[in-house]
Amino acid sequence: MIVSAKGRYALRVMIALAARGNSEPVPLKELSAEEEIPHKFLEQIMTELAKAGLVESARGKNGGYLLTRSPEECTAADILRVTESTLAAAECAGGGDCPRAETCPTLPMWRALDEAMDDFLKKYTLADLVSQRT
Amino acid sequence: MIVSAKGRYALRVMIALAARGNSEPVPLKELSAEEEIPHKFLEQIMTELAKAGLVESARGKNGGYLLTRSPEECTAADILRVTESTLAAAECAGGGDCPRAETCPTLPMWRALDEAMDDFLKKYTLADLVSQRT
DNA sequence: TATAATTCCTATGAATTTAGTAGGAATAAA
DNA sequence: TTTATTCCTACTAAATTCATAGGAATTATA
Repeated sequence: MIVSAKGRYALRVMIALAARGNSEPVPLKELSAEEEIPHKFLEQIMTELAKAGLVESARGKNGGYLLTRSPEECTAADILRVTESTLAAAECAGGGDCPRAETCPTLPMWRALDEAMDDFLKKYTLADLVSQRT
Repeated sequence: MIVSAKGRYALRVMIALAARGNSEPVPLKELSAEEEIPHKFLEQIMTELAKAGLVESARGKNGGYLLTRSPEECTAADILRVTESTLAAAECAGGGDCPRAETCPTLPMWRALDEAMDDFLKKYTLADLVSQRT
């Protein structure tokens, strides 16, 4: 966080997939057009989501992407953890590499914020988000 | 967020100032040495904090910086709002510039996350943070 | 078998942001 | 007048972000 364009795109695409039901693979071309996301950029994003196991791909003609889980079982946290290099509010919250870690008065706060954000994002499932669509 | 080095430095410096009491101006040189923050970089940060009214400066010999508020009345949110270009979790949460804003299924979530983060950061005062020091 | 539509793979690049660095002018105390 | 400080403006190296480019591999279908 700030969530990158990549993360925002990923979330939107996953919502779009969820909204389609999961009957047949949706080609990247359609997702790209609907959501107005650059085709080649979205390609990279889908690859990451596929590697993480959130979508599966069907290659060749009539190919495309499908969700691997039901929309009720996939949260915003799941998705953003894939695309964002870190969800940590502050760098220091994750790493043990800071020499000040032992005594830093701010570290507990960063850790707590991290947890609060993760808890927040876990509450939003794709099913919730699809129902927001108008 | 992710909070930049600038923001983390700013928070630490403000805690250091609070820990000193507020009897006489603390020169940047000392803050820089204590907190191991590059002198010239910290200079820029103090300028921003001063412009925002969180510290006041005394120029000339024996000069330095002082808090303008009591540590109980200055929160992490106050400080980070100054140094971070935005505290928004996602860009779109702030701006009215996104053409999708009207119907975007993710916008309400970003807005809510924003508010949750702000509420979280408002709970930490400098007084709280100073008491974390060991 | 040929064709068309798709994903997969690897590389490159422009713009922006971040985290500093540099030099000196202005100010004020002693 | 010296010394210690803040103030002001500009520059820069590195990393990150947001893509773009070209073609290879795969699969359905006519």
